[in-house]
Amino acid sequence: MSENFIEQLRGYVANNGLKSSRQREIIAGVFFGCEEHVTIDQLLSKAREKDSKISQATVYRTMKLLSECGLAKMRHFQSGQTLYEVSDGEKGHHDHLICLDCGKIVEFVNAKIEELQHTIAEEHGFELTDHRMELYGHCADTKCPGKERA
Amino acid sequence: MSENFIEQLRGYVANNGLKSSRQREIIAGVFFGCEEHVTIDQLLSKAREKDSKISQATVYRTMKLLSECGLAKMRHFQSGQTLYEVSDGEKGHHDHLICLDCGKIVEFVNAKIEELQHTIAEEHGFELTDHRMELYGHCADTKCPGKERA
DNA sequence: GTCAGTGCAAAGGTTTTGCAATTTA
DNA sequence: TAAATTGCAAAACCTTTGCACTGAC
Repeated sequence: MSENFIEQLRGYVANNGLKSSRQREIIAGVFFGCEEHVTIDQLLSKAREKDSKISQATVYRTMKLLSECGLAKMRHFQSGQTLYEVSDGEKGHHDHLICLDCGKIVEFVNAKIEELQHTIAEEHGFELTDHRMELYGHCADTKCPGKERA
Repeated sequence: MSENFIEQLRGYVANNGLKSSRQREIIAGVFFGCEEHVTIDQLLSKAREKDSKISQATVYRTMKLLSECGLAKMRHFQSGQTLYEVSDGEKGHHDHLICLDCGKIVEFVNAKIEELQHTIAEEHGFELTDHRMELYGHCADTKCPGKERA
């Protein structure tokens, strides 16, 4: 499972003219093993269990990289500290756009909205477990019957 | 409208052994007149139009007070800066937070989400006409039956 | 050999705090 | 007068960056 993420990371690194490093592998390994939101400091101390010389800057740089390649999500809650979360994403976590004319359903995922939903839930003291969001409208498909009206 | 908020603030101040101050009234007045999220710096510069000697520290302290008494909401988005929002929620459109334990429904409004929804619809060539969003989770109410499980 | 990655320390940006002076009740 | 509030500057945070060095390709 964590293996899979590491492979994705390696692929990203290889395909983007980057180089691998021992420190990054350690940090990523630690991160992918985390269940919950983690802070930079938490990652740093866990990483230092495996290599005591890893610097905070490297953790920041690694997490930035993981965010860029979609393997980590950054969250800003009220603490002022950034929390990082493994972005498994594939739990059926998509939302829907529905055309009122032809019934076509488009699935989409939007990290920003997911993030905001968490923020909203938190502000109301909720522990979020699920959500549904549906957007209704008229699609742009020329074959859609709705277009005949226009 | 803004008047109402100011009264609430004064009540809170009076009931909590605090004292009033010209600066705080100015900052609160400016804040309650804001439609959108505002930063400390925006509040500061608007407040300084009325009293050029108001300090940033006072703005921070005032906004902290307003948050504590429920008149302002702090938001931490990706910018790293804290945004403050008047917590009225009376703009008509709202979405729902639903407690899976006690069925409690909390209404909320979020301009950013509304905005993102339009952006997403546009990206997919949809003309948005309506939407629904529901967040499901467990509320923080101690009287909520779900808490017995824990 | 070249260029990305690292560690360190310094710099940046935002928010909080200590303190003397001021203002309110 | 006692206590809260203020402005200022310093301190405290979190995060990013410059630089010389190391390590991967």
